[in-house]
Amino acid sequence: MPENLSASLEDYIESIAELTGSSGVTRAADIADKMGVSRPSVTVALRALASRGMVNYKPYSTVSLTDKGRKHAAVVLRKHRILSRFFNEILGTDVELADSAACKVEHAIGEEITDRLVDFLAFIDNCPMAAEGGFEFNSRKRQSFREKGATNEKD
Amino acid sequence: MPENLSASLEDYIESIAELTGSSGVTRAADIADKMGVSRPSVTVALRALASRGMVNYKPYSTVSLTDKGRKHAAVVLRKHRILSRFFNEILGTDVELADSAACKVEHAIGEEITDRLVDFLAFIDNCPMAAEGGFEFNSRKRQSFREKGATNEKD
DNA sequence: AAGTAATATTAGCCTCATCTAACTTTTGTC
DNA sequence: GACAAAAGTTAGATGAGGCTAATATTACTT
Repeated sequence: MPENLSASLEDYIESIAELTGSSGVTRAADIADKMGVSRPSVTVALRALASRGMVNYKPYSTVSLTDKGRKHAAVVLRKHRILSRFFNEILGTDVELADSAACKVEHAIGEEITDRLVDFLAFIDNCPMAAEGGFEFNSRKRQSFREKGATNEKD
Repeated sequence: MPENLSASLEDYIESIAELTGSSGVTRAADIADKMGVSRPSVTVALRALASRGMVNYKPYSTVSLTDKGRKHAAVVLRKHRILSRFFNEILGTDVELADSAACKVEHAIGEEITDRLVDFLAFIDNCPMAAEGGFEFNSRKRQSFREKGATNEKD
């Protein structure tokens, strides 16, 4: 029972977290549909997550996260959200690209980078200078730094 | 002969690019040493890269990049460098962490995100406001936005 | 309560990326 | 120029992650 999750297993636990709404429960078929993988792949992933104590799994039954699994999912989802916000709000990409890039990058950054990204976004949100005229790549103002002539030559 | 490179093959081509200095040539053993993998793994990777037209490879001989390989390496190295700078100069992590995070993230972002990151860094570099007192997470001034009270509560 | 539809698992196969051990080729040294 | 050392490759294994086809279980419907 190893402790660490591969990128793939992190994707599974993330999807499971999003699928278990009020009921706290989801099914293998829903996971397969959401992730675009086959049902047998889900079975294998579920066993791997169960062996790590991340999900409650019994064959032919519904699936739920354990406390440990919920905590792990929260870590991944936090990375996803901050990255998506950074790509969209700071870099000015559209929401879809921001989200799909976040999906990949979330498996590649650790806690320190994540924490600093969170601080950075909070700083921009609270920065009086960013709120005014001169520095407006503030929240929801897309592409603003690009419009200000960020590039050196062309334009 | 597929066209796309996996994260692993991108790492190989990146290392080869860094090892082929003035001579334009390197050896399998050097690649293995640099990357911390076994020599047979290098042989396999070299064959995969050769089949994609990225390296000049003959058994028992030296290795060099083709034009195509050099171009591909440049794309990856550009991502690496801009990410490393972002993590270090903007987020304020130490150089080692910035570099190791860049190593992983470089395989997860595409051209659009990279372009925007390049523009963003250029903007910060040229921003008069960032150069003065109020907004100094400018080049090489590490952790500056954190020192300014970026976090909301604690501190 | 029986039978069908839906859901899940097993079995068997594939690719990628890695490894160790054994073998081959090249290199360099006397 | 022969032979040992260094370098490279082949052979064979492993593990993760995915797939399809076939089988098993559960659930619904009448």
